[in-house]
Amino acid sequence: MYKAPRGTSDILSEEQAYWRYIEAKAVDLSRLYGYQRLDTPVFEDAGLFARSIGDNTDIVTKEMYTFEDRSGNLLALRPEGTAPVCRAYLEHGMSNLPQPVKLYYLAAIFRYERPQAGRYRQHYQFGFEAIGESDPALDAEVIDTAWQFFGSLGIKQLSLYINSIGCKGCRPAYLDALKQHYSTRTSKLCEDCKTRLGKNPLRLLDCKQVSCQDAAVSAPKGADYLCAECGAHFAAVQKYLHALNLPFQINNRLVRGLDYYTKTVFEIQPPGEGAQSALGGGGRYDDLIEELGGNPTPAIGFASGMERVVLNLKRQEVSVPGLPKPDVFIAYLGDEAKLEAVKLASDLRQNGIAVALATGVRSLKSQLRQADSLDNKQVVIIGEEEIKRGTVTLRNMVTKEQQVVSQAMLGETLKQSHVREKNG
RNA sequence: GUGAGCGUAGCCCAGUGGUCUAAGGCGUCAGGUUGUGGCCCUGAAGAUCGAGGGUUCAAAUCCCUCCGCUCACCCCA
Repeated sequence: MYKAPRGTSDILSEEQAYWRYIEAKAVDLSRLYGYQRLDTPVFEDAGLFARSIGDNTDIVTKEMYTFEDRSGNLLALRPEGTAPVCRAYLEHGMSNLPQPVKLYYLAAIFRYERPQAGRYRQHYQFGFEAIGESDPALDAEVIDTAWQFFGSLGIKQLSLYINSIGCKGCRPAYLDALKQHYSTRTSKLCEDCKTRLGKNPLRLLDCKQVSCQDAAVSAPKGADYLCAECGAHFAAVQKYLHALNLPFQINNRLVRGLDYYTKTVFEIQPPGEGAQSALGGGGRYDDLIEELGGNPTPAIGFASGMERVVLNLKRQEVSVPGLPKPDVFIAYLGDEAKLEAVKLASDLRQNGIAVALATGVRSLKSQLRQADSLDNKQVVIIGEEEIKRGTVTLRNMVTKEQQVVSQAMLGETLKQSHVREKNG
């Protein structure tokens, strides 16, 4: 038997209610904040990701699904959403549009990782990017958008962490200071951190090992190394966040895993522990567009993992709207009635009424059981008597009331009761 | 990539060497008379006990290998 590949899963109908709910909120939020949808290909030139995410990041070195197609092009399943959006921005000359250009996506993301709670090899992200504007008010707006997204979903007790990791001008000095600080106490560091020291010193700050945390407490703080511009930018972002009443906390150990981030970074976390805590995260990437061959263009974005959102909706027992059900179930008795039922079902459907039609040869009892298990509120019964008179029997499964309705009037009657149900 | 736990019908699971020709519950299907559901009752279908190898007179049960799932590390959404 074939199985879905490791780290992937089918989203079955019981789950779909959550997904539709999240998508609807995402689409509505995008409308409110002025984002247009952008769908990019599932695969891209592998180089796009190596260039943008960073050659030495885990994503590029060991997590990408890279493959050669039949003409020898080196492609990769997208391991994140921002780079493709930037590529599209450049490819379609969007720098000629009024800035910022605001785009959102709901897309599958692929990373070859060991699966665990909230982490998959194929997962979906809702993300949005605002490109072409450096105003710190935009940082605050993007953070607000992310915050409102979770708020509108009904997920509570979230934490919002922000930090500034500086720009290419001031960050090197900070990294040097960090390296210097840690290199005098390598004996106390865990093995992972020893390699991190050479590869990505920022990561040392959020290591969970006790001895490493001791070293982190006394480590130089990023805020002290920000240049005048980055410092002012960060201060302004906070000013706007205050104005928006967002309950943010500065976390000077907040570091993001992708190389392209500059200045503002932020993350939203659900309550409780659990390894994959981030529900979503984002930040500024002021150098990325230029790195991809465009003019210097500031930008900021955010992405959240849909599976983690679903997980948290379930944990917090948020009730989501159910999936649509048939408006009516049609049961029939005998071959002649079945023929009428088939025609009737088609007519009703063409009138916009969702119909579940009994199948096969079943007793009326069995058909009603089926209707009940499908949670149908209305059942049409058609048998010999009804055919003779050109009528149907309409049974309300909740009240058990039955009425005889002419076949011609059935559609209208059903629509009316549908409206009543909605209003009632 | 590292570590730990686990793999018995669609789902939840009992069974820890012979009584297993594998139990129960949910779900599915049928029936409980002639055209009426939800409760209840009866019955049926559904399992190469994750795969392969080994130990043994005998393996779902013990051992090995592999695969998969779950959780954690790493990393990230």
